[in-house]
Amino acid sequence: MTETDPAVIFRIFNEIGIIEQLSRALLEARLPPPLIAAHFAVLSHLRKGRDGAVPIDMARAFQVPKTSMTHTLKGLERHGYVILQPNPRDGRSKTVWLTDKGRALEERIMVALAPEIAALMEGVEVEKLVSILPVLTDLRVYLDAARDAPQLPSG
Amino acid sequence: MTETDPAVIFRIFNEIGIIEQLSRALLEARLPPPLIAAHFAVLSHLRKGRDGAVPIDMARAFQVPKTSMTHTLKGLERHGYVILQPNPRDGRSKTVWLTDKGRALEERIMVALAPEIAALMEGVEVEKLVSILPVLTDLRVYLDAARDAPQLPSG
DNA sequence: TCCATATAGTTCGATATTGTACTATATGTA
DNA sequence: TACATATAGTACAATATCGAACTATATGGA
Repeated sequence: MTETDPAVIFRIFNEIGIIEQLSRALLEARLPPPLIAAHFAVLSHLRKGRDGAVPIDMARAFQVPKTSMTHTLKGLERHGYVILQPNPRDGRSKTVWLTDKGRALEERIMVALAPEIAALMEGVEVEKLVSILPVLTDLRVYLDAARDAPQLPSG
Repeated sequence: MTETDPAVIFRIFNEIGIIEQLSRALLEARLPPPLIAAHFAVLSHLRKGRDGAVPIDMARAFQVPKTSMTHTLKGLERHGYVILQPNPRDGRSKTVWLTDKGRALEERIMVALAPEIAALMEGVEVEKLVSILPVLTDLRVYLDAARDAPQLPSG
């Protein structure tokens, strides 16, 4: 019988926005300047069995414009954390590879983050936290689909 | 008996980051250029019974540096959506007020957003969505507290 | 094969974000 | 009251973000 107040939706997005900012700040405090979260996201992606990924695919995975990805990769490359190579399967594109330095950095950061994660898992109720993951995923999938479906679904 | 995999925590932050980007893009598509989400956040805050708010308080509420708030307010002021006045209670600070134009814009955006919210509430399971709000709040509170408590709590 | 169209990446320019340093005002204490 | 310290806001500079326009390559159909 209870109608859900649309304001609840706004509050959810609000909390999500603030959590994003706080967690990003927390991560960036562990990164060697001038690296930021965008750089770490790439290193982490490549480490998760995706070494050799194509820039446009990473841009889509992170939901950022390809120009932003170009900029991020240029920064990582300049500091020797990744190298870009031609994509043998598509002359328009490239592939991105971790250097030893890049791999070492990613591992070092994960080690530095481990106690933070452990503390978090003591500070909040972990079961509840874990339980929201599928809901977040549903929400993300919905928003992703709604992105290019402007108003009415075609008939 | 089951140990929670720390990777779950990373995936939660990952989803949150993507949802933040998607929802921001969705909002900004409804804003008259050159306004962005940061501007709307201020208008919305002032409309929620906080007209006359002090810039530093909004910076804290949104977890952004005060220099960012200065910049955002300058943009809103330039386009006539807010006016800044001296704070009679503190000569160092100011108060921020919606103009009629600013109030009208905020209302217009909320109206434009209503069908988006309605569609979302049909596209995802609303009870589940509502149920994650308190968990998100707990997480936000934890991260906020952890922000300035570097390593060990001073036993 | 030829060509229209699509796609990957870059360049460029406008604006956003944020740390540092500064000014002005407030506050607490001797 | 006087002064040390804290706080609100701004100016500036470095970098990030991102849309528009461009180049190069790929793809699909006549």
